[in-house]
Amino acid sequence: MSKPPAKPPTVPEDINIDVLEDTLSFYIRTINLAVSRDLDERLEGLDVAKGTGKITTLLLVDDYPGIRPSVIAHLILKDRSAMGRLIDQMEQHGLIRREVSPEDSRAQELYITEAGAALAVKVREIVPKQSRDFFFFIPEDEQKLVIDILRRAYRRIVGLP
Amino acid sequence: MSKPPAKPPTVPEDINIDVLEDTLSFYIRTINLAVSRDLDERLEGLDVAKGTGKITTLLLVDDYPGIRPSVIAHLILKDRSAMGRLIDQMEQHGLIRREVSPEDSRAQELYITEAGAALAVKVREIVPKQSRDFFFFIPEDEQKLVIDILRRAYRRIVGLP
DNA sequence: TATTGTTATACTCTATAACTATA
DNA sequence: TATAGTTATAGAGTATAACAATA
Repeated sequence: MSKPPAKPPTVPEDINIDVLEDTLSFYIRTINLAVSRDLDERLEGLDVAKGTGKITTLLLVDDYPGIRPSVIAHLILKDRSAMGRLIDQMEQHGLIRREVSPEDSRAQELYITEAGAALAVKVREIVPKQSRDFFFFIPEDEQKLVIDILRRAYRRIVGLP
Repeated sequence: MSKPPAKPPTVPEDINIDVLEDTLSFYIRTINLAVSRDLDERLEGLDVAKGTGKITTLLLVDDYPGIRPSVIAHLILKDRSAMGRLIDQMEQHGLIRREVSPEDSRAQELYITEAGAALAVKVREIVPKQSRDFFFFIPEDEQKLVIDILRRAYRRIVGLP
């Protein structure tokens, strides 16, 4: 995700997108493409670019040492197999490491590495800034409003109170 | 996209997602996963499931006979090569057909088929309903608010007035 | 018997670049 | 020289199901 959608051809100015005009899922899905591409550009070369989940995983492991993969998987809406590959990747990049849980030897505990912690510092700067920059044309109060509503949606989807 | 994220493990109720808590792009990207999976389930077997773009393409071709691929590509944030494959697929499914433009023989014009028009009827019912159902817990006035703001974002991104 | 995480596979989407044919 | 669309390819993400180890 990093290629802009090509230069504006002659798009009729009065084009109407039918029922999608009032469909929230359409805007979520379409804006997702644009914002994800932009984010990938900003993160270029940083080992957390591409796809959803690496950034959240890095921050959660940094904030909650020993957190379990299945907990993160749930919060980023991935299944365990996708989560496993995400962790493989991040481990290979030296960002996090796994340990077997002493309490339950089926389970794992995740810990941040020095490189991971350093990257987390960068990510905490870049990621919120990218979002603000990308949506700069939405006034701050409106942005806050949308965030509040979508936060509730997110928490409901993953079952947080 | 159709597999739910696995049953809630023991996720601490007070977990905090760091800077992402206030980052619009995070919510757009994460909710996109959930709503897209749900939409795919609702569209199962309908030839427009999976990925972004088929639905918009179908409706635009139905509404604007002779519309050109590059115009749609621009509106759905794809490049021409991705658009081409999308059209291949939809043509194979008998939903649309291509013609060479009489005015400019480099360009194509897209037209809906009978099957495509019939599917468009179904899609106009299912897609907005899926969105409303999925976000049922967001009060209508708030949903309207979010849609208005994201519509402006979308139009700005693709350069519509 | 249920759970945690792994592996394997097939499919799709994405990004890129090189190509043609027309203009 | 620029544009519309095509083709080819490499890389990632996604969905599934089957599996091992442990509880």
